[in-house]
Amino acid sequence: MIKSTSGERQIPVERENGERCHRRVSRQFFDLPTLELARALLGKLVVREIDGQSLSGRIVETEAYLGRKDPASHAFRGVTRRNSTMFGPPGYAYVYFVYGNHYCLNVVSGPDGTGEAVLVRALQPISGIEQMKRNRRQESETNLANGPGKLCQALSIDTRMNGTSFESDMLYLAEGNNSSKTIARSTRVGISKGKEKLWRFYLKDNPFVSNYRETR
DNA sequence: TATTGGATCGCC
DNA sequence: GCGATCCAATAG
Repeated sequence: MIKSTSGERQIPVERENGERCHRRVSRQFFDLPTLELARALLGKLVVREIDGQSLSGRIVETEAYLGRKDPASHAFRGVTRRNSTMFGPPGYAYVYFVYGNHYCLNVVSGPDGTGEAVLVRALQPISGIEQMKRNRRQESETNLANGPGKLCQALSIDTRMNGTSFESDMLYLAEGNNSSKTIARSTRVGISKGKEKLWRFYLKDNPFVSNYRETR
C-alpha cells in the first residue's frame, strides 16, 4: 500500500460562465517510467470531448505493459500493424479491439520506441454521466466504466481514436482529486503469460474498480 | 489461406 | 460458468 498525502480541490473546475472545464496534466507527466506512470495515473481524469459535450472519469485502475520485456504485452514480439502506436512517443492513445466486441484504451509510455503502455481499466464517472448511461444502456453508476471495455463504450472510444494524442481536444488527461488515495497492487487481469508480475494498480476500496476475474 | 486465441462482457 | 463475436497474429 502506498499513501498519498496531496490534497486538491474538487473536480471538475467551474468556469466563470458556469461551464465545466478541467486542468490538463503537464506535458512532462507522460515522461514518467511506465510503472510510475501507472500509479501516477490513478486519480487523474480521462476527458473525452464529443458532440460538444464533456465526458470524464477519474482513473481508479490501471495495468502496466512493459513492451518487449513483457510476454503479456502486445509489443512483446515487436512492431505489428495493430500495435505500432505503442512504439511511438509517450502520451498517445493506443486503442485496440478485443474479443470481437470491445475496445481497450492505453496511454503509451516509456521513451519513443520501447513499446510500453498503461491500460486504463476503470473510471469513476465524473461528468457527462447521463450520456455515459445512454452509451452503456446501463443505469448503475458503478457499472458504467468499471472495466476496460466498459469505459471505452461509456466514453465513445473505438479504434478511430488510436494514435490520438492525450493532449488533443477530443481526448486529454486532466488533474483530479487525489486526496487520500491509497494505492493497492495485484497481478494483471485476463492474461496467460506474465501472470506473476504485480503490475495492476487500483484505488483501494473504490467501488468503481472492475470486478477482478482470475486468469484462465 | 486457415486456424487459434484473446489486456472482455453480460447473461445462464 | 460460459458463449458471443471477429480480428490479429501465427502457422498451435
